[in-house]
Amino acid sequence: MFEGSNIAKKYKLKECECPSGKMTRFVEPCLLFFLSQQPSYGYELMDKLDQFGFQKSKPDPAMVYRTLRSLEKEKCVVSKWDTKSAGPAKRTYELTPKGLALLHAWADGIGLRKQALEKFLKLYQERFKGRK
Amino acid sequence: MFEGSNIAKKYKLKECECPSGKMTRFVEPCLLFFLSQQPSYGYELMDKLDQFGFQKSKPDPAMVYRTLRSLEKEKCVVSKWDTKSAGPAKRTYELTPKGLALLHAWADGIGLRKQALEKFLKLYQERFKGRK
DNA sequence: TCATATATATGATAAACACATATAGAAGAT
DNA sequence: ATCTTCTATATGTGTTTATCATATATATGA
Repeated sequence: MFEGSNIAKKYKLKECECPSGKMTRFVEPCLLFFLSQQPSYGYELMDKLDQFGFQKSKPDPAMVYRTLRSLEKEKCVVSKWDTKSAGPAKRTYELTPKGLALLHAWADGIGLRKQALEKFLKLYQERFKGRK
Repeated sequence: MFEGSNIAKKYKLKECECPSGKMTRFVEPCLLFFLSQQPSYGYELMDKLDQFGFQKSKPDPAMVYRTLRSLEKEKCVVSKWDTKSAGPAKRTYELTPKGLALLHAWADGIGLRKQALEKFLKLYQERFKGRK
């Protein structure tokens, strides 16, 4: 668990900096995860976010770009311009160790949140089995 | 599913009025569910919310009271004062048919959300199994 | 060269949430 | 009696998040 873990202390994450009690800012852990796989840039990350079933097929660019910048401000990612590859210049992001720690924190929180949703659904289904 | 269901049309719920793409407003479906079990009032409902693992043991009273009033404005619940039972007067709420429809809508949405969280966790665990 | 796709960014507004505080009746303690 | 605590509802304010609109600029294909 995240609680009391030393990874949190090492990177000075408050317990818990991921507000997974709510589901808000779910784009943040998704971005962190994608960046844990490989460096990428905003426009590409936006596409990848689709697979997590956000209500709109494309999540708002504003969300993505601002989240990335905010993560950089917190030193969870670092960026540099890529002017070499095709198309307009891309700002490519890489995950930092602190960013990885934050991802782990998110994963813990999301696990808890999943349990809460499951509990809700269990009670709901018990109450309404069959007869909606 | 909620999409295109006639229950949604009957009660003029937009598809989908429950913003379950995000986890925001999770108190709302919880309140609707508790009221589907039996009429209740704010202070009591606040206690029951504990069991869904909100980060704080007691969810903010402001949230609960304002959510209940907003649900009443939308005709999803109706309230009346209970001055008879012990203690200060309670505003007791009852679920309406529209409120029940909204609860069903939420349940659908929360199911989808659970899937998204599961997908995240699955990918996360594949990526980091064992070696955090 | 004109439209479209790629790519990043920000201003303005709206929604959601958190924190503080106010009010007041009931119940129990001293 | 009155003082404190518990129950109960309510709102004002500020902050954080999210949405909507729009701006800019390069590259690509028709």
